[in-house]
Amino acid sequence: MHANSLTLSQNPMHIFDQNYIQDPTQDSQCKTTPIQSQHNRIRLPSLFPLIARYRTPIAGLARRQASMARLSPPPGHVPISPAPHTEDTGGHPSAAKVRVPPDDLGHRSTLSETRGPPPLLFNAIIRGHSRFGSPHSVLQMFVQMLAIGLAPDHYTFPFVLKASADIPLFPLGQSIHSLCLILGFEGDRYVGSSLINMYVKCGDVGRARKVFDGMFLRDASCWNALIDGYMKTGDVRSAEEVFGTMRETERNVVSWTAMIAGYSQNGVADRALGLFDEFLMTVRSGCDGVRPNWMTVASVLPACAQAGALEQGRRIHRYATDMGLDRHVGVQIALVTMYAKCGSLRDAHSCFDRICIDDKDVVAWNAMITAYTSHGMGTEAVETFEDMIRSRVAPDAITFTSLLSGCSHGGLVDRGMKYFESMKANHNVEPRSEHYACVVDLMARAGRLDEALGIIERMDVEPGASVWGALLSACRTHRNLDIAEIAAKRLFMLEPENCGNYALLSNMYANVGRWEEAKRLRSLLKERGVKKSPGCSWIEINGKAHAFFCGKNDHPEMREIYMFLEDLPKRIRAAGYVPDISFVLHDVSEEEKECNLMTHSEKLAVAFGILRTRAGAVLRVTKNLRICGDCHMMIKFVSKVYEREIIVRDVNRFHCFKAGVCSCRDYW
DNA sequence: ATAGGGTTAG
Repeated sequence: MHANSLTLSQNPMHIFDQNYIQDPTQDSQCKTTPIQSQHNRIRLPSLFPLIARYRTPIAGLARRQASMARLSPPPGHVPISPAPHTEDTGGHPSAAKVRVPPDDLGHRSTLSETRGPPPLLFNAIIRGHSRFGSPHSVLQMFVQMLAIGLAPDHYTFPFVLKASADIPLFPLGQSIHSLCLILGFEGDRYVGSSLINMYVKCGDVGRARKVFDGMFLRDASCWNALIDGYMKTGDVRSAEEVFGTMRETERNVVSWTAMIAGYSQNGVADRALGLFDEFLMTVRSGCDGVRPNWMTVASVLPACAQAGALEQGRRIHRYATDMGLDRHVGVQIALVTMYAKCGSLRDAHSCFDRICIDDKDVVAWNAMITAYTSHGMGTEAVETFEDMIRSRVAPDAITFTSLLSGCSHGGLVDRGMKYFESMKANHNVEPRSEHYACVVDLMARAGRLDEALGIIERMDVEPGASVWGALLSACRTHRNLDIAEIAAKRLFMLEPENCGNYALLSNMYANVGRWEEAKRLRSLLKERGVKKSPGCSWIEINGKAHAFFCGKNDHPEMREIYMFLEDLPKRIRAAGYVPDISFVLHDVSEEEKECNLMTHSEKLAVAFGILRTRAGAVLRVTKNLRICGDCHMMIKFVSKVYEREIIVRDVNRFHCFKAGVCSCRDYW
């Protein structure tokens, strides 16, 4: 072991925690150190002792020289490296000049003395692994490169950083960063944006920002990587700030797309759509060739899907067709999902059919299976799955969550159980907590609560909140308070902030007249400061969305709506409607309770739709939460009495009300 | 050769 191989504290550039350099007493030979990654255990030869070898006065000198050269190449400076310094790369030190200290066997290796592949060849191999292999294989090659004493250059780092961003393990990325600093590549724009991206993927935007702030030459990639970083952490405002700081000429397609995608993913659908339009405006006014590409379209479509904005979605579909962007499978898949989530299964299916057979990958099939599942069409979901298997596309974990949940909603209990068992056995997909949630849901919905509980007890992975949540929700339907208490107890620990669980159990107590316990839960809810997220529903009429909030009456036509709703119970009671007051949380008198129910946002939206559209028109309502049981019942009667088809999309699925029945067969 | 997209769960 070299005494000088860990001069960390003397290195003015270090921003690293010493702990990340592993056991300095270990020899610097390639040792295998297990690294815990999120899903599987991987074994990588430890990078740390290897990197430590570069941490020497010689290497440090090379770094400083490199830094100087990059900042101000001396007049008449003739680079020794084979590749002349160019403007574009900023003049990097040649790998050949970085001398690496001898390893334990006394081999002193520099490029000139090392026989074997030159770094150029290593870079090519690493690029190949980056493209076609796994992040692990990239790192393996990188380790080999270091092990024979070759110094990576500014071409090597972007791939290696991308690989460590994909893993993503903070200490791994950080130690590679440290090597970047030692070798003097921190100023490179490619390396810089890769570093930003790596820290973002490791979940540390703060460090990403630090790298960004420390760069003197920033190109669009650095800005874009930072925008993406803020969006991924849900910090929409900071992302907006960064985007706003960029000059208009600096923004490229990626900047716009990162913003639009970020809005979509953070549930700000209206801003995603707004920015997309703004983008189109700049295209029309400017002539700099920055225009939406297929990724931009694929990023804005989820916003339409989320908002249930069918008309907007159609408009963007037309735009994509006009621009020739609809031939890309990414756009086609996004279209399937958009149409499905906007309630038009027919359009979803025709988009799916138009995907050419070679392009139908697992994601495409998943989109179609999910489309059927969300519409409660279990049989069709199963058929689509079988088609998928026949066309030899291997299903993944997502395929099975969709398929199983489709079976569950479609009441296909035995079929679902069979698929669950075949997951591991025939398709080599390991069941995870969410798959257990689906089969627990499957059993529990069918009223087989004890069996469902048995499944949970025999699980070989830790049951997550969704597993217990499925059980609790079914307990309500089947009025089993004993098992509900077991499930709720777990849920209160697993997700104390979720108000739905408290509400559900409280209502169940109230239903059987155990008021004290119901009250206790409600005060617990208050005590923990759990906020009920406000119910909101919206309906698109003539391409314009009208939003309604539970209990709020700021809509200009609220008077009319309330008059309609006041009259409604009388009309539909004749058809057999009895309000179910157990869906009200508050402690109020019976009459008041009924009144509270009447302010539910989905009722307001449906009423507005009936009032504002011609007789017989289909109503499409979207709700941010799960539909309330009383509303569900009431809308069934409305569909019968007013002879309307009413499609309500709640947070889980679609409910198509027609002639007094719902497509979910009351499995909601 | 860097950055961006599409599928999921009561």
